[in-house]
Amino acid sequence: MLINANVSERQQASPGLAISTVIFALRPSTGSGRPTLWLPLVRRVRQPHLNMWALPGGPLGHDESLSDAAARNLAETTALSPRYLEQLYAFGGLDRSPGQRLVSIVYWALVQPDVAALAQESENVKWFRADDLDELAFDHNEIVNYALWRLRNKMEYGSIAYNFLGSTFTLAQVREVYEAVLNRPLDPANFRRQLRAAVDIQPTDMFLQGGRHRPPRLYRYTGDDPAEVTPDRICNPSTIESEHRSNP
Amino acid sequence: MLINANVSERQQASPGLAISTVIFALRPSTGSGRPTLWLPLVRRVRQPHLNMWALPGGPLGHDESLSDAAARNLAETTALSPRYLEQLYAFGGLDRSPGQRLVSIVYWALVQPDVAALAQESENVKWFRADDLDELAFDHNEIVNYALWRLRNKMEYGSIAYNFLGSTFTLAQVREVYEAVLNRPLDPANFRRQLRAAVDIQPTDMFLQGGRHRPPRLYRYTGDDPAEVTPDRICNPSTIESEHRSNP
DNA sequence: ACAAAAGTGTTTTAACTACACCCATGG
DNA sequence: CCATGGGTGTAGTTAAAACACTTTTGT
Repeated sequence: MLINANVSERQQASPGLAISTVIFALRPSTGSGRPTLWLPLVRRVRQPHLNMWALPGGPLGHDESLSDAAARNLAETTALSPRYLEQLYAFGGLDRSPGQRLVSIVYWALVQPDVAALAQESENVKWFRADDLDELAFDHNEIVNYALWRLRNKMEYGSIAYNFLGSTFTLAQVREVYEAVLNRPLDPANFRRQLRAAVDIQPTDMFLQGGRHRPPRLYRYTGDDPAEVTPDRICNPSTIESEHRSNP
Repeated sequence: MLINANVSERQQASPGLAISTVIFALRPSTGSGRPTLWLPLVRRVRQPHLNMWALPGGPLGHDESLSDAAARNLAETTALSPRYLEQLYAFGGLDRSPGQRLVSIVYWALVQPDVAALAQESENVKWFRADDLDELAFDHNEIVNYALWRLRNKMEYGSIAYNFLGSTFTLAQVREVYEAVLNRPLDPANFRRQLRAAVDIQPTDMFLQGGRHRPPRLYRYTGDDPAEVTPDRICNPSTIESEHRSNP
């Protein structure tokens, strides 16, 4: 047992602390070729839950911020850097981890995987479809479900879809992102109008060539690209967008 | 220094962990008598930030969940139990606390103060108006600002206003809550219609007597009273309400 | 009777839905 | 020329805002 003498406010007596990250990316589904939601998991190489799949994560370094640790999770498992990163929730139930008490601060990230990143797969790192996951280690199923809910919720009012895409994109590609995440078809005509009504997207004078039909115009996202979302960003002057909907 | 030998995944090397709680209540303002937003703060009785006002908080007990600790913060400083309790954010910046690295998981609560609770004030516990706070200890100004933003944001789509009120209330009282929190007047006619359109509120056959004018009908909140809001509550079947708006 | 809040009705505006229709390109 | 997705127009529906109006009480 640890004995902490003379420690002010005895915070050192607290349970262990870890940072985990739910990483979302869009990949063409093996069947239809349409984009679908995927996330990378890592295989447990020790007890508890040896050999089960789990979210990338680990202890918080003394010299890194919470989001730094999350970005490190991401870099270590996928060699990608986050296009979007936001804190999800702190999970601290008593029975999350057999044996030891553990509090996990979980982030969620959107990335745009390139070929190199996908080749990163190995025996202990693998991408899964976000929709039908097997049983994961710890309470990670619950965590992923909540992250999925947040992603879908945020997709409905925020401008995060662009983080799945490159610097230029067609409106149909944006719609594909929405349809993949929300799992429902959207009216192309109305969707286009809603996007164009949004301020932070601008047409370029380029068109996507090589398609089978009329070449669609390419657009560019002009809002600032917030890689990381923090409370001060949320309630401060510049970002005039009015947050999330749907807690009970 | 601590020496941790043979500790799996070395989470014990992590920074200290504390739970703090932003507690909101409505009190009649000293001037106009209209309700305004208040919150209780505690005076620091040790370094750092000795004598400055701070959010109620403390270390997480080994045998309590995160929300248990938050409810304990609340009980210890105000002797009240939460009508509404939700996790706000985990703050973990490197320089939050001079000297030692500290991660704070912050909750926010709504309570309905009774006379006994307000008498609870002492040399080291005091209620302040949420709008004009002096400089607080640590990063607690930033935390309160974010909590305020969340409260206001959630007030605009969710059904949390009732947690400031008793079991029966007039529609005008609900409007006063909204006006106090959002700091802007609302049209009584339209506000009434919006409330009555909401499912979770039902008229009683009672009227509030003793007013200076026509006695208004009393209503009752019939939605379930979720004292605590957790991720599984949010994304699960029963609660069909569609979350928050406005992250960047 | 009058003041003031409780409560109702009506008009206008904005936003979204559904869907018909035209346009441009590869085959 | 035709199939197909890109892109535009338009009518119907719904929700909210603005505000005039009636009702009911205490004084």
